Amino acid sequence: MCVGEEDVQGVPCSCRGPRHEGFLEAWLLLLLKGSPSHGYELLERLGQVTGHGVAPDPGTVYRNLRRMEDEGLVTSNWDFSDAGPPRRLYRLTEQGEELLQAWAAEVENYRSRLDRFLSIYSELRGRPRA
Amino acid sequence: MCVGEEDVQGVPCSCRGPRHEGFLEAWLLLLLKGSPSHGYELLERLGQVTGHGVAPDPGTVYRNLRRMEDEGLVTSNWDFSDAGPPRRLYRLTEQGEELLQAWAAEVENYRSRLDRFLSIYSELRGRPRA
DNA sequence: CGCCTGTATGTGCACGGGGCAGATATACAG
DNA sequence: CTGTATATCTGCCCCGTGCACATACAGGCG
Repeated sequence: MCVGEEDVQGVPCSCRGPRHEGFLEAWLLLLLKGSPSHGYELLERLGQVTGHGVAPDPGTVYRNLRRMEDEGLVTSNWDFSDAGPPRRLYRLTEQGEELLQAWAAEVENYRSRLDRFLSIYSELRGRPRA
Repeated sequence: MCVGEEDVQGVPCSCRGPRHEGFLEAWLLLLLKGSPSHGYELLERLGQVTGHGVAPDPGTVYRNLRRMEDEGLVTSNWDFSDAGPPRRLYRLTEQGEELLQAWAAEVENYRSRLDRFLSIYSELRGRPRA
């Protein structure tokens, strides 16, 4: 929430909840399905692809990747090939791919709930308060 | 997440994040826009309307309503009219209505992000891991 | 050389929403 | 009198996230 949009009618943005909405793991799995990558790059890709320009917190991303490795969703290898500090290259595992599929189903359910919200809202909108 | 759906392909449901996804306040505002109501009833309506049969935690709902009253989003009056324990009748305020509008915009943004997720997923799906 | 910037990874701390468990009270049915 | 449905509320804890900060490597510049 509160992803940089202006306030609406002077009501300060609600600003509750995480900016990446509990789907950070899902996004990471998705991006890694696209191609193996390291944390810093994922950070940048996340900022673009998720729609709002705001990149998530680096610490959170790195922590998530580590946890996901512990859980067998991804594997990592140090990459010293290019100049600059070494990077940890992450790859999706079979398990990670399966979880991504589960996430996709979850996201669809989630979206249909949001649709329901919006359809109810559009029904009610404009009516005087009861 | 993990709203009672079965596991997908043996992968245990991710189960991270709140069941009502950080939109509890939005749902409460929306339902109250529909008609004034009390906590217990909102609890039941939430369980039906949000799509998954699972009702949110009562404590969480009551606490949210109280907070929302403190913030001027709703007002409450005790209702002794019917039999049984007294209930606290909540009504949406002008402020609450404005915030609901802001929430609706937020939900739309949110949904478009989920759309983006799903469209990327459907592009990638089926491809072998890189 | 020293300094700054950009790349890249990581830790400690604190906040805040929400789930879980349980307390309380009223009415009514058996 | 005990149990069940209705109705509200509190305490406690978990967990994900954001923020601030630390670390390290490489290259450019005066």
